[in-house]
Amino acid sequence: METTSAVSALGALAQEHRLEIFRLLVRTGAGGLPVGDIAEKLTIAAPTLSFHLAQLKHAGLIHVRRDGRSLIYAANYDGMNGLMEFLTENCCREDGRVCTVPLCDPTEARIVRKKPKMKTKQ
Amino acid sequence: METTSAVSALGALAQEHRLEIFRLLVRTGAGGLPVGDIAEKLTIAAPTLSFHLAQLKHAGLIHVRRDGRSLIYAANYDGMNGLMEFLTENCCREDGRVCTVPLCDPTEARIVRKKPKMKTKQ
DNA sequence: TCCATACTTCCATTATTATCGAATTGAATG
DNA sequence: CATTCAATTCGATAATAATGGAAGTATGGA
Repeated sequence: METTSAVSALGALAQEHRLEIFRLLVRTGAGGLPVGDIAEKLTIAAPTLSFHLAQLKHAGLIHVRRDGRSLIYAANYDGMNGLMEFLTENCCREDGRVCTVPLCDPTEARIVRKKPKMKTKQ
Repeated sequence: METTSAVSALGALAQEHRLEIFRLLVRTGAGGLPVGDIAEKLTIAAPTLSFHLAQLKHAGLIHVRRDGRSLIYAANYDGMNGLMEFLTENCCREDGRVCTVPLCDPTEARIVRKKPKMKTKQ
């Protein structure tokens, strides 16, 4: 992930409604939710919700699939992990620093940890 | 950290210049940098930079101290950690999920890990 | 094929954000 | 206390984002 896509992911999350939507989807898991359910749970007008979902999708934080008449939106955990990795990558770069990168996998319940190379200088 | 302050922290980082500024300060460490150095390294006009620094400060991601004529800005690692915690807290909530929270400490070079309670169901 | 459902796109309005020249504040120094 | 240096605040302009009513598109069923 480079700066540009980090900015767009951060921008996507930097809005009350969208952060709520994203958190709801993350909590909901891989199964996802149809737009109508999201609208109902968060009481957001349909066009507004559609707009925000498009933003989140464009930022790579969620994805859609169709199920009959419904469009089912679900969190994209890879997208989220990418962002976390980017932020922590830029933390802890200089000597004498240590940082774990959180990687979440809702389906397999495992920890994957990159960058375990801790050069504990200082 | 609640939603409101998460939104403001995410919003603060969701801008090319500010993300660059923040990354620069994170890389620089607790010592920080005077505004002039930041302006020079990133080639941002003084009033614009001042505006962005105020945003980051307001979001709790950086802090200032004065040294003579210069104002020295430095990353606030607690602020960053808080945001990471918030994001990962909302990830991995349902059963069958595991997630580490990254906490960075540039001065002491240690790993602090909250929420190691992995209920590996499923 | 006609209708209802489930969303999205269009469009206009309003609100917020970014940018930088010019003026200002605050601290050090002769 | 006048001057310089470092950075901020002011103010005007331009750009971007959020919102929701009305109209449009795709799907499934009578």
